[in-house]
Amino acid sequence: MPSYTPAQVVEKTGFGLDTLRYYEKIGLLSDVERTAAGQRRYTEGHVEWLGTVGCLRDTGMPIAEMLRFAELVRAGDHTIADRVALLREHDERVGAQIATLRDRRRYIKAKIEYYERAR
Amino acid sequence: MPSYTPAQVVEKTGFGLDTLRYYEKIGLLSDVERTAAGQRRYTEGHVEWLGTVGCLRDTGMPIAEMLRFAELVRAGDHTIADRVALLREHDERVGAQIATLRDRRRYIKAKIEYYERAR
DNA sequence: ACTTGACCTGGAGCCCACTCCAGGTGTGAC
DNA sequence: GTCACACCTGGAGTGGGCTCCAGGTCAAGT
Repeated sequence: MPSYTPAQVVEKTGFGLDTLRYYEKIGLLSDVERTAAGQRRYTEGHVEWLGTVGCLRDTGMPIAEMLRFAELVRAGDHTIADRVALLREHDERVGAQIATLRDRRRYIKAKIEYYERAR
Repeated sequence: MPSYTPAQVVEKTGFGLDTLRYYEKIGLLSDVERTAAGQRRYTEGHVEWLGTVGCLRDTGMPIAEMLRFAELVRAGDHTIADRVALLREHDERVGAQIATLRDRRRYIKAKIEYYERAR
């Protein structure tokens, strides 16, 4: 099975080297194998998981919650309902976030128009 | 002209007392008058400005940029074009933010559906 | 006269999510 | 063999944005 060097994962995911190590240290990334010389080798699965992490992070999920999600994933298939619940809740928050953003945007646009008229 | 006590502004704006003082200290809130006893009294204008600040904050504008905006406002009417430019730029970022959020949301929904099928 | 409560100050502390650093090791190119 | 380079470790430091604290002042109510 193919594996990736740290640099390759940085390249593929956009996370920094330090961030990858940080995520591993806090338990957001687990089962990272090492070469005989002690260097990390990541799997396709890690890269995919980092895609999910990136998505959750970009949508404002705090690390603590991602950790809970990671634990559910590690705990096995019987946690799937919980994972769905967690994701649904998050999805709702994202929806609310988008709605708020749209609302605030109207305020900004109104402000811009006000200034344009005042110019 | 009517003025507001700190507690009233907290009530009206949702910002905390400490946050109001903090904003004043860093220059995001200026010309706050005091009573003889040294207590703050805010004007309608402050409350409105805090509405703008809240909007910009909620849409992710960093304090440093709000400060620049505040300085433009203080500098007078000849900065209106600059203010519009700043707001337009911000508005574009907010648009991009919404787009990203929507995109990530699709990923989350797909993940949920995947789990639902796997259940 | 006394208590309550809203307010004041300067400065320390906190949380989050990284990010950087010093000092060290192993691998490949020349 | 020596150089650069990618990587390793533990731990300290950073930046943003508040948030809290100790100790004090004043005004109003009882």
